[in-house]
Amino acid sequence: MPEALFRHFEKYIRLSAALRAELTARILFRSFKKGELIHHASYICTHSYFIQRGLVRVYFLKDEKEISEYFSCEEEWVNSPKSFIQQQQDIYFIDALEDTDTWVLEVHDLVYLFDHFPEMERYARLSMGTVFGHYMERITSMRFTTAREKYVHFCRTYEDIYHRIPLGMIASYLGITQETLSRIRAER
Amino acid sequence: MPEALFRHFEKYIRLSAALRAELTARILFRSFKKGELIHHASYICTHSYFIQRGLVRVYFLKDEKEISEYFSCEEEWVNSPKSFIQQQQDIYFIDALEDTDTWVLEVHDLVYLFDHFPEMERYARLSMGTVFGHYMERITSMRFTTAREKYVHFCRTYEDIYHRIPLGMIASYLGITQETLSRIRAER
DNA sequence: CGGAAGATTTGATCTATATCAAAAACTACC
DNA sequence: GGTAGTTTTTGATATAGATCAAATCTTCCG
Repeated sequence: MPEALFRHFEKYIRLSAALRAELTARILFRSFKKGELIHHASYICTHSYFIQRGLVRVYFLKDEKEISEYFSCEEEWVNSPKSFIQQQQDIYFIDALEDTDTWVLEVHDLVYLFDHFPEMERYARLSMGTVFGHYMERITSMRFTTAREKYVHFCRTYEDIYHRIPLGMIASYLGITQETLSRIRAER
Repeated sequence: MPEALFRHFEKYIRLSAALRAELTARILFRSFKKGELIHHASYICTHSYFIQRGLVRVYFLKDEKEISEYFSCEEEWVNSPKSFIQQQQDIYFIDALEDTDTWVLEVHDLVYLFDHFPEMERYARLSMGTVFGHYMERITSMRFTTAREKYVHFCRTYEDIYHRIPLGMIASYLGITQETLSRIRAER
């Protein structure tokens, strides 16, 4: 039973027994091992993953290199946003940085829930607001001029997970080289 | 009658006569002259503006300077997002870069509409998806390494409005100096 | 229409960070 | 538990773009 997921929903809406039952019927549990690929960019993203335990990375390739787009951890949904919403291909890969347990919902099940439970629409609107906040924060951080400012802001924003992410992935997230980030960390 | 606004809604949902009437009753028309301030950061943002004609800038102050956050034009809603959604202060100012005509909705009227018209929830969810796309695009663009790449991407993304925005404001949007942007423009 | 304020361009340095290269420190798996 | 592979650190240079300064070019209002 996806208790953690129910608790997450109830931050935004009251879950009726009927909705609870439909969710339970349509959601699947799935685990990923550290390093395992969750979504490959050559496919359309048809599943959304609610992370119960673990840490994942959304990234894309530029000049053969993996560039981190963002990181998601416990109590968050992760998918390839544009691909999932518009059901078209996009550039993002998703992999697990730690052993990760998820609850998985297929896009057509989600559509069914939207069509039959108006409160799901409200949930989506409100929780999107939260995600929105993250994006604004991200944009803010990107405009910090110096590499040090960016890194300090990153550590403040991801206080709970920054020490679980390899240095090189943080560097690509911040748009700086790993050498520079290493030097920044060294000085203190 | 806010015909342009109705058309916008109908991209996402069918507007019932009842919802149409409520919208009409609650929305106000307001014009702003070029250079006029639409929202000041010292206030909580209680209104959302649907732009019928014109161009506005959302910006904030850093070290006395105005930094452009983004630009909005025809057929888009503009407000100070976090301030409007969470009804708390935030750093953003909004002003008109051209003479601008808007339809204005107060936050408590919007809440009323959400509470009485479930299709408004759906509208919000779907249209937020669009805005989301813009943000993703924005983040992508910010990670382009060179100033030239950023500018080229900006021109492609804002093809219809980039020539309506002063150079200095574009530079601050891109996080580069106006001297650098001027030099980039010169070479061709 | 003319002049002042603002916006853009041009020029001459300076510096933070990229790049290239190699050593050192981890990690993990057979 | 040792060794191959990965990740991080350290070092030496190169460079894009910042900064400072001043000259033009626009705009707009009295």
